[in-house]
Amino acid sequence: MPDINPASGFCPIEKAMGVVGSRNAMLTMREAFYGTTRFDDFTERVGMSAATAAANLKALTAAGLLERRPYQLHGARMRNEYVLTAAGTDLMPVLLGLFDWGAKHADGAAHLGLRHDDCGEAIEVQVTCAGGHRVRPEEVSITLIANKHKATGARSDHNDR
Amino acid sequence: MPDINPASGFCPIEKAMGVVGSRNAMLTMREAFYGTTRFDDFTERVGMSAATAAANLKALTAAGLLERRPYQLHGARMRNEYVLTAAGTDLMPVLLGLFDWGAKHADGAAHLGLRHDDCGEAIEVQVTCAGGHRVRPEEVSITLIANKHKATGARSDHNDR
DNA sequence: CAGGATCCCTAAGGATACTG
DNA sequence: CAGTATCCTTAGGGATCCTG
Repeated sequence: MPDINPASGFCPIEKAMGVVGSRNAMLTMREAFYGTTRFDDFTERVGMSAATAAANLKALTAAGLLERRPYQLHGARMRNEYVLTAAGTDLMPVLLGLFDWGAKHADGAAHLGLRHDDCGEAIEVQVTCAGGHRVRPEEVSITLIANKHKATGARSDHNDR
Repeated sequence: MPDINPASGFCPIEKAMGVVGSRNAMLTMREAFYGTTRFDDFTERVGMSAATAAANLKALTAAGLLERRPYQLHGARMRNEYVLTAAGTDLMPVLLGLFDWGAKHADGAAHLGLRHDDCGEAIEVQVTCAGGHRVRPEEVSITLIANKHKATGARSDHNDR
């Protein structure tokens, strides 16, 4: 039932939150990212009911983040697996960003870290620009990428982004 | 009412979602990031009721993402403003990641982009490691950062992260 | 194993009215 | 302006039972 919220407005953040804005949807994506593909595994590892798992997998598939792919194992019964699409993979920075934030600001609990397989170094999510500069919070402007005219940055007078 | 979910489990992502896992909480952080500080501005720009604004600002303040700061303008009445803390600012990669994702996978709507003030280049959120390498989805491992023993990466056998 | 159907509970959130 | 209080609706999600 958690269909993708069609009322998500203009702001891209709002749109994204309409898709993965619930705990279970986001954790489902986490699992997909970790390599989980089967229904029951999603259900158990996320810690959700089968009904919720079905609803979320359906919604995420409809939204194009997951792909439902039927397959058979040598004559066995048919099964479905859910795999990340390119759009789903694009969510990685968000997942890792949340991970980083949660790990850094954890309340005492033993916490987890992310490491790069190849070199063992800690993983971090960085904000950069195409020019290669590290970007700080104050240095960001919003630009309208329209068809007609390309508006310039508008930090003030921003109604209903 | 949306108090910070205390039942957020072990996984940092889950914890983070307990704090900014709702549309309005995330959009409130977006506004704070954009520079909004006053109650009514949050209310209008996020598009939420005053009650919801109060609840979210209170919860985010309690969670340490925002700081409530009373101030006076030359003899005028006392007011409160809500400003980002360091923990709130740490959420920037998540916000921008969501922004990027939403803008890239927008359904036709005219979309927005983010630019670096200094050089005008497009902003992107990158996943890197401390070694300076660009990290791809398959190259990530989870490590337990405990006090006792430092466990090694555990991609398999991951119950209840 | 992979769900669908039903029932019920709780949390998020809007609307409206009121206050320092 | 910056909220609080009350009421009500909806969506997320658990539990249980059932099916191909």
